[in-house]
This record gives sequence, structure tokens and C-alpha cells, in this order.
Amino acid sequence: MNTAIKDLKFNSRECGSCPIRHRAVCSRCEPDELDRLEEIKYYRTYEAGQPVLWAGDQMEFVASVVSGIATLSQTMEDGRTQMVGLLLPSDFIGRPGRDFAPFDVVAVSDLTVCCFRKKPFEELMGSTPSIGTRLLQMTLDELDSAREWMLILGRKTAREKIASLLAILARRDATLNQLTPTSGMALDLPLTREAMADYLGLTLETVSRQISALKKAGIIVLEGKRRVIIPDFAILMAETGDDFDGGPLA
Amino acid sequence: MNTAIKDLKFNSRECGSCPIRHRAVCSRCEPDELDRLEEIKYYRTYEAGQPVLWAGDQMEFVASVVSGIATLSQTMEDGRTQMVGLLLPSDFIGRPGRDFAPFDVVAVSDLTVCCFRKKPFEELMGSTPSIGTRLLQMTLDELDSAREWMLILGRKTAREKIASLLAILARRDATLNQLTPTSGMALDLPLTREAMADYLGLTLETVSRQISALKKAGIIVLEGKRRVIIPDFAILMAETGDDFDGGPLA
DNA sequence: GCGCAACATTGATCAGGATCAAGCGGGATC
DNA sequence: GATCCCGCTTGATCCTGATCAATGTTGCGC
Repeated sequence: MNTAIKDLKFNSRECGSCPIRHRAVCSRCEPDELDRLEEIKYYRTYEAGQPVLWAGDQMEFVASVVSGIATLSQTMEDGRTQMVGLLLPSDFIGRPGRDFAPFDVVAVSDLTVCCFRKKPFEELMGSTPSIGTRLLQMTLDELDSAREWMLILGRKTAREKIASLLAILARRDATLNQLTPTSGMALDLPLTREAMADYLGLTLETVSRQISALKKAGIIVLEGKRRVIIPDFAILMAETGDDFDGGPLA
Repeated sequence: MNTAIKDLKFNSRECGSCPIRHRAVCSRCEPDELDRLEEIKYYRTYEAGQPVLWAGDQMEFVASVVSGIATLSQTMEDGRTQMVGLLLPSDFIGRPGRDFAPFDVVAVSDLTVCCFRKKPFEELMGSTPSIGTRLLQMTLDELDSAREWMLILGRKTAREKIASLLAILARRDATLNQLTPTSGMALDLPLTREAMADYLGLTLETVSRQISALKKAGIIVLEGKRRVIIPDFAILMAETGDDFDGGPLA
């Protein structure tokens, strides 16, 4: 799917056409920042299943997901694995100031990333405070979602975990199109049952069973194995166990 | 224990005597940064069990733990709670750029924090890039530990969870004194069995049973309920399930 | 069309940790 | 010193999700 690259029409002056730089790096689109970023960027593509980085690898770039999906994960010696990050388009990969990858990064679908060479990126960050500020905000967001994820892993039942994951995916899907999740929306699951299990700290059999249970209960409708219709988003939310004030997402 | 405050001997020129500013805010101790931080700081104390912030509260300060222990946690409507952060001396509380606390912060022991009023702190951050950089590094560290915590919550057995927690506490305890954990070291548990359970996604009964099991196996020795001796740190590490290369911590 | 492989579903059984319950120990209060 | 309470331990039983196993479905290469 290397066509993804040529479908992107970058223009160094118009932020709207550069989702990566706009959403993931620049807080406001200062033309000179964009020009300097332009000089140090390049693209990489990976096929589904291909590793991007192993934990411990030297990282010579930071990057932003253009299209496709990658996961951050940890694997124990005996093979138990836990996903610790799910990287969707516009998400940031890499840590300025660090030399080695702390976790495995794997492409779960065909993947295109926009890379910035790390050294010059760090220099640019030093001279352009707004990039550092933006990165701090993004990191704080990631920390918040990691912490919500911890509640899911530590305290929720299998059914609540599945409902929570569907709600998270629906929300991210909707926000990518600058919408909020709506009742009746369709959701294409980007993950296999096994990847969902690794996300939620379950086995793939339990994931499958709980999805079937939610289907049987009418909370979701399946179209094939990977497409989910959510007839009533509020009812799905009620299954997540989160207290939900019926606010803007209803 | 409000005596904690008067025991602190701050000196605006000598970083060594100001653990907060040195470890948690300044990356290098520029005298003028210190002076400006000095102007906007004040102290607060809390008693054991007292809330510092509820999720959703307005935050008018950022802060650094001086002494004592606080937790970050989330509670579901039915009372299930998951700890998502453990704040020990020198840890940072608060999010520059955010107005509301995302999680509950509770003092679990008597607690003293050094606060900086948020507005001026953010202004100082804007004009002093090294503070922003330092904060980004600290946030990245927190994100990494949140992700290791996710592996513990999602994939480890109860026994591995307990061993992991003891190893984490031992390591933090040692690093506070600029050491590495050693075999034979004593560790004063700062948490009740219930708080440990909330940390690990277990019940307090399971925590108690697994601690007894580790004791019976000779992996730890208990002195009273709260003091743990670790006869051989490598043996404890072997119980965590982490792959452990026998490296610098052995 | 056939065969194969990857992904998914479903069933039967097992076990780890939760739940319910009783009792212990030590420190604070009177 | 007696009492109470909180934190903790231990036991008995239950139940959710893991494990082991078989079968179903889809898509792809030939």
C-alpha cells in the first residue's frame, strides 16, 4: 500500500493539507518552523506484521504516523505479551532526548510514517519552544490515556473491557474526522482478536466470546468479523463501567 | 507531622539543599531560574488520608512532593478503585497547560508538597526552555513506568505482581539515596495491603496471601507487617517474571 | 474448483484469584 | 488494664476467565 504516500499532497504553507505536521508537531503553523521541519523529514513504509523497532534498538528518528496502525508492546520471556500503546494516524513515535526504544513497535497494518532525523529535530525543538510545548501536551495526553487503560486492565470485567475498547476505537475514529461518536455509526476494527486480547489483558477466546455476548445482547451488530455497528452509543457506554454523565457523547 | 517543613533548609543558591527544585524542576541550577521559582513557591501539608485534589477539581498550582506519599487513583461508581500513580518525594504533581485534575490525588501518609502557582510557573516555563525540557523528560519517564505497570496489571500473576511491586519500591527507595538495591536491604512498605491491592489490581486478601507465600519461600523476611528484608535481590527479581540480564542490579 | 493458512467461534474443563467469613495483634483511648 | 478499632491473616467456597481442543469461515494461490 505504498500508494498512501503519493496520495498525500503536502504543501509547506498550507497546514490543512499536512495532517502530520499540523496535528502532531506544530502547535501553530509558523511558516519557518514548517520549512525547517520540511528539510529534515523523510518517509518510511512498513508491511503489516513488520517490526518498526525492537525494545533496546537505537532510535535515529522521531516520527508521526501518516497512515496505517502500529502497536507498542512488551513481551515476557514465556511469550505473554501486553500492548502498551496503539498508534493511529497523527500519533507520535519516539522520544526526544532518548537514544533507545523502550518498547517494541510493530506495524499491524501496512504503515507509513513521516520521520524526522532525531538530532536536527532536537535542535529545532531547542530553538522553537512551541514544538516542545506541543510535545509536552501530547505526552501528557498519552499519560492520561495510559492511566485510563490501567483502570481497564486492573479492575474491569472482560465484558467491560471489550465495551471500553470499542468505545475508545469509536471515539478515536470519530475524532479523526472531527466528529463525536454517534449512535448507528459503523466501526472497522483495526485489530485482530488476538491484538484486542493483548490490548485488554485477556485471551483471544475470551475476546471472541464477549464480542458474541455483546452481539447477542443487541449492543453491537456485526457485519462480517471486523465491522461493528453501534446502534446506541449510550448503551455501549453503559457497558464500559465508566460513570458517564450523558454529556456531549450521548 | 508539620515539623517536616521546618526541617527543610532551603538555600536559593545551593541546589543540594533544595531537593525539589533541583530534582524536579531545574535541569541545571541556573541561579536566576531558582530566584524566579523562589518567588512563586509556597508549601502545603496534608494529613494521612486527606484528599489533595479530586478528579475534575480546578488546579491552581503545580507541585513537587517534599516528604510523604500520595497516590493518584480512579474509582468506579461501584467502588472498585485502581491506583494509577504513586507519588514519592521529588515526584511532580500537576499539568502545566491543563486546568483540571484528571485523577484523584490523596495523601496516604502525612504529606508536604512544594507548590508553584500555576500561571507564573507556566510563564516561567515559556521563557525558560530548560524547565520545559526537564518536564518533558519527567513526563516521558512517567509514561514509561505507566507502561511497565500496564504489563504488570494485564499479564502477571498475583505472585509476580507482588514481587514486581517490592522490586519497584526497593529500587525507588535505593535511588532516593543514590544507591542501587542490594541484597539484604530493608524496605519499609509505605502502603497498606489495601493500597498495594489497588496498585496491582488485586484484592487485599490476595496481597496478604502472596506476601505470606513469598515469606514462606524465604524470598522475603518480614519484620512486623510493614518492614521487609530482601535477602537476595536477584532471587526476588526472578519472581517478577521480568527478563533480567543479571546486570547492574544483581 | 481445490487446498491451505490465517483468523475466528464455540465447547468442556480447570484453576487462580475473588468473595464471604472468622479471628488475630497491636496501638490508641478511656 | 480493659476495650475498641484498624490493619492484617487465614480458611472455605465460588466464579470468571484461562486452557485445551475441535470446528467454522474467509481469502488466496494454484
